[in-house]
Formats: sequence, structure tokens, C-alpha cells
Amino acid sequence: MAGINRVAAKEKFLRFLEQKNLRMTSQRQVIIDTVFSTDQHFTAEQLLDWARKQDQSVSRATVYRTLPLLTESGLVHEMDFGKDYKYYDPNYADSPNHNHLICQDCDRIVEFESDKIDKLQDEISQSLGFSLKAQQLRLTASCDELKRLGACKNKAC
Amino acid sequence: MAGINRVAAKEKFLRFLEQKNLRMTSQRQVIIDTVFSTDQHFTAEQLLDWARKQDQSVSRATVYRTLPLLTESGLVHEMDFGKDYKYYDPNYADSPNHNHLICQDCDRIVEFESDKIDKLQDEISQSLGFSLKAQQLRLTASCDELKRLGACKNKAC
DNA sequence: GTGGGTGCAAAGTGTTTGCAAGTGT
DNA sequence: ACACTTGCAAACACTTTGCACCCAC
Repeated sequence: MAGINRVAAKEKFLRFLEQKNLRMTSQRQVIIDTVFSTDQHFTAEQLLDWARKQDQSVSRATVYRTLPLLTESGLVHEMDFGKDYKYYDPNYADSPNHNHLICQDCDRIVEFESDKIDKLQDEISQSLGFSLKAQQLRLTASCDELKRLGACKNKAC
Repeated sequence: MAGINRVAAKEKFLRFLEQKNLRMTSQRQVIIDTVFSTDQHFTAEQLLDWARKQDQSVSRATVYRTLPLLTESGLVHEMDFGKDYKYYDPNYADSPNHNHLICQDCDRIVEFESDKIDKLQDEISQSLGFSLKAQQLRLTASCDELKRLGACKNKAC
């Protein structure tokens, strides 16, 4: 499903820039092209690599300066997967409420949604006297396939 | 409820050290005393401050070297609240399954538990082919009291 | 006595920023 | 033209580490 709403996302980002009186530059173009042509989670450094394959002139500084714009526009979310660097998730344009399961065996990240959990989160927030604004649910799990077969179809198992 | 299981936690940590052939030193003593006499979340730097009030000789290096031991022992959990530094939560000894709601208005952190959510998380992991090992749920919310009264009984509202 | 522990300061690592030059509108 | 942007490299902030001395067992 890589970048199924790529065009829509890019347009939305353009509107975001306009509304904040910011400019579309060739570097930003390359960066958002890169971001919205994948559905993988990525780090700043990965994004820099990818973008540079398309345009050598993109600098680390510009990547780091563009990422906050992307998160502020809501098209990309900053994620913590327990590592020392931030991950960015470009799939919130398509599925604004999704959650993550990280396999501790193979580092695979599975995205999932659950209306039931969403509902419970809302109820809990209300009962504590708050209005829910955002949520982040991260499950860490181990791969049944690995345990059963001694290997799974992913990376490092 | 600050440190209700303080003694138990300290004993458990002692056993953890023994089992790994590590030693109890006066600095470690001070650090764990400090950790288990609060139920607040804290940063490394805060812990250093607190510990130094009790014993000037505790160094930043020792704090940073002790924290991984505390997390490895399971008595303290490393938390990400979206800041640039790690937070540590000493309440997992008492409530191993709790979750967090962070108020975006006043930065208050509320801990809560939910059997229903725990159960759903297990079901979802199973259905995806994994066995749940750990979970982290973080709700970001805004304070109803603030909205209604223009102020809430906490810090910065 | 020996192997782990400590404090100090230097080194790391991911990220941010000041500056002078460049560029979209 | 003006204000926003860029690349570069230096600066940052938090955390980790090498080393010589110290101390718990």
C-alpha cells in the first residue's frame, strides 16, 4: 500500500506550508516525495540517505528542519520504539489511529487498529476527568512462528 | 503511597545484585533509597540531585551506571514521555501493568490500570501470531477542569 | 588480594543552530 | 527586494566511557 495517498498527502503539506507562509523548495519537494513514497518507519538519517539518492544537495540540516514541519502538519508522527533516536511514521495520513506491535525477536513492526481499544481509551480518559487528544500504544511481543519452527520469515529470526 | 513496598523493593534489588555477582556499595545504597522513597517519575538528573542531598559523593556517572541495573531488575521502568531525556518510573514493583495519561495542559501524569485493555492487548497479539511480552500505553489528554474553570489544581494551568 | 565500583573529565551520539550565501514569491 | 531557506560546521544536551584509584567481599 506504499504511498497510496501520496498525492493527497503532498497537497495537504503544500496547503500547510502556504497557511504558515512557508515556501516550497526543491529540497522540501525531494524530502516529502521520499517520505510519501514509502510506508516504512524511518529515522532522520535514513530519510537523509534516501533523499540524497534522489538529490545530492539535500543536507542533514534541512532534513532535521523539515521533519518538525511534517509532524506539525500531522502527516507524519514521531515515534519512540525504545531506541536512542526518533522514528517517523508516514502512515498516519491513511490510518490516524493505528498502533504498533514490535517483535523482540525479529524487530518486525506490525501496525494494527482496534476500535475496542480506542473506545476504552476514551472512556478511561473521561472517567479521569480528561479529554483524550492523542494516544500511543506499543506492544512488545515475541514471534510464535520462531518458537514453533526455529525461524520466522523475517529478518533476524 | 510513596514507597509502600520500599523495603521489599530494596531486598529484591539486593538479590538481583547477588545473583549477578555485583556489590552493594554506599552509593548504590543511597541511589536505591532515593528511588524507592518516591512514587514520582524522575529523570537521571533529578535522581542525581536527590541522591546528592543525601550523600554529596554520589556522581553522575554512578547514577547513569545504576539506572540500567534498576531497569534490568524490573523494579524501575524506562519511560518515554516525548521529551529529549528518559524518565524512570519506580511504580512497576507495585503495579506491573499500569499505563499513563499525560495532561498536555499541566504536564500532570496520571497512572491507571485497565483489565479490559490488558485483555484486548493479549487477544490482539495472539491474533497477529505473537505472544505479548510487554506493553506501553500513553494517553495524551487535556484537562476538563482547566477548560471549565480556566484553571486546574495543578502546576501550570 | 582481587575483581568489581567510583569520580572525573573526555568522548559519543543524535539533534539543533548561527551565519553567510542562495532562492521562492 | 524581502523574507524565508539552505549547507556547513560548530554547538548542544543527554548519556556513555577510559582511566587511575578505591573498596566490598
